[in-house]
Amino acid sequence: MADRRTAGSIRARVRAEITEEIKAVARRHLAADGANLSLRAVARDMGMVSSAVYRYFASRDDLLTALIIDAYDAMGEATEKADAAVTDRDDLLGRWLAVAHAVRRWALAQPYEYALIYGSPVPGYAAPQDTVGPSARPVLVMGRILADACRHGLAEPDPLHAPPLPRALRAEVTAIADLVADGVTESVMARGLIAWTEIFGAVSFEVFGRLDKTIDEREAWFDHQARVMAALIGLTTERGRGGDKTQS
Amino acid sequence: MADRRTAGSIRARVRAEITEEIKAVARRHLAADGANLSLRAVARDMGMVSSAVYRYFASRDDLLTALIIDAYDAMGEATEKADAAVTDRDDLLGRWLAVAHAVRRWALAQPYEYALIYGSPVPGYAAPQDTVGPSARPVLVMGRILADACRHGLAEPDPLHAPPLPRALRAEVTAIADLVADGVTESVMARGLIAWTEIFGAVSFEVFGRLDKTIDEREAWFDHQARVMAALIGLTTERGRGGDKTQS
DNA sequence: CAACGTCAAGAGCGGTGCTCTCGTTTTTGT
DNA sequence: ACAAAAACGAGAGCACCGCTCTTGACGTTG
Repeated sequence: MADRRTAGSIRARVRAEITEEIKAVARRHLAADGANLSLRAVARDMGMVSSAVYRYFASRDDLLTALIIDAYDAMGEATEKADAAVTDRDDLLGRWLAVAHAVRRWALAQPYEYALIYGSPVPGYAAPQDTVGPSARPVLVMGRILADACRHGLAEPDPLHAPPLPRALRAEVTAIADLVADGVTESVMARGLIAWTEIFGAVSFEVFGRLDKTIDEREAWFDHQARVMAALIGLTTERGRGGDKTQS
Repeated sequence: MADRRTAGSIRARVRAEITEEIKAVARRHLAADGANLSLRAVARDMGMVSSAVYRYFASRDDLLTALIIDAYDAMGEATEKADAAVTDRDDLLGRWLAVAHAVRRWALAQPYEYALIYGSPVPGYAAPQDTVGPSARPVLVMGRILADACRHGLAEPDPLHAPPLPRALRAEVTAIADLVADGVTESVMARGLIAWTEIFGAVSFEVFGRLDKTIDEREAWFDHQARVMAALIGLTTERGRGGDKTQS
């Protein structure tokens, strides 16, 4: 049935365009009024009656899911482009900083879409399987940086001499490494995950207003955090010059 | 007028009781149905009509704010108790781990209240001034640990040799230290804030389901993260034995 | 050309936050 | 002690919400 709809018929084309327009209007509403997206308001904005929207999305949650998938893809693309834009592929610190700043910039540019995918999950909503693919894209970018760092012999040994992981945990971390950063030891993978967690904690703090009367120099503060996390992983330029060619 | 209401009259007493009961019922609804707290449903549960609730809370947002303040206070008390329960006050690693695990435990026990205070802020809601006091309690606990660590000469030098903070940022970080961790250098304060950010990032990841098909050994993983962050700060027992007396 | 599938529209259901009015009860000031 | 004032619960009502169902018009396809 989906095949029929995506066929080349005129009707299918119009349908795809309207579907896309609904999402665009919904995104506008999201950016304006915050969450609590109203399907009726979206329909009104399009000159439609609310029930007509249900021809395109079975429910409000379905529309939300579509927006979530788009948001994941947009952030994934932002991080991938940021990584690809670093010409010196051996400047792993530069790549890490570029990706981290790309995450932050994307989140600040569309805070409500960021909240949709990294904030508190909406009450009854359970992420369907369609979201797992796009949601993995940013972490795959980090995985590639980690793998390249390991290939170049950076990232070892652990600069903080952290205690070894418990047995069961080692297996799980290794499994993650096999998925997103092939050939990376569990020590590096664990530090990468910690750095990843800190980056998203920092972005969430800033986007959700927890820095409000506390830190004004937000970009500098985020840059510092990203650099400390890079040091935790052991990232540096190949020649150890300590890159400062981050775009900001 | 608030003075009148909190006077010893019978009416004031019953008013306080009903106010507290409304909050309790609302908390139950929050735990059951997740967010999207319905004032009408709460009123129904209490055998009241919805308009009667407005005698006690001017709006749904006001009720939310009361719940938020209570949640901040509850988490603050949990962290304070966890810190106080460590008898060896020089076991700074143990105190840090106790506080970190207390944050996580509290968040997992009441995930929707955690989402209320550390998740994406609700759309039109702006945190009133009443929330800043209670919201500072947990970070004050960390501040005391940081200050004690500095007094004992731990926490310096920076084990990762992070680059120095930019001028403007140094002033802001120092200002934070003056508020929550008197006598702490900006290097230590910065590392403390980074550790704090990572801890809350980790808790948010777990509470919001981002570890779902990834990591099952959650307590062990969190403990590892907390220990790595402790190492970043430079925390250890006074005698450098590296405490492993965390409660778990 | 006729049958089918798709579409927008409208009415309607039960739910929501919130306001207003109306008696009743309790507190307060004299 | 008694009247004025304040607080209270109940109910009706407004505008909005997500969602369902039906109806009539339209394009597509056999």
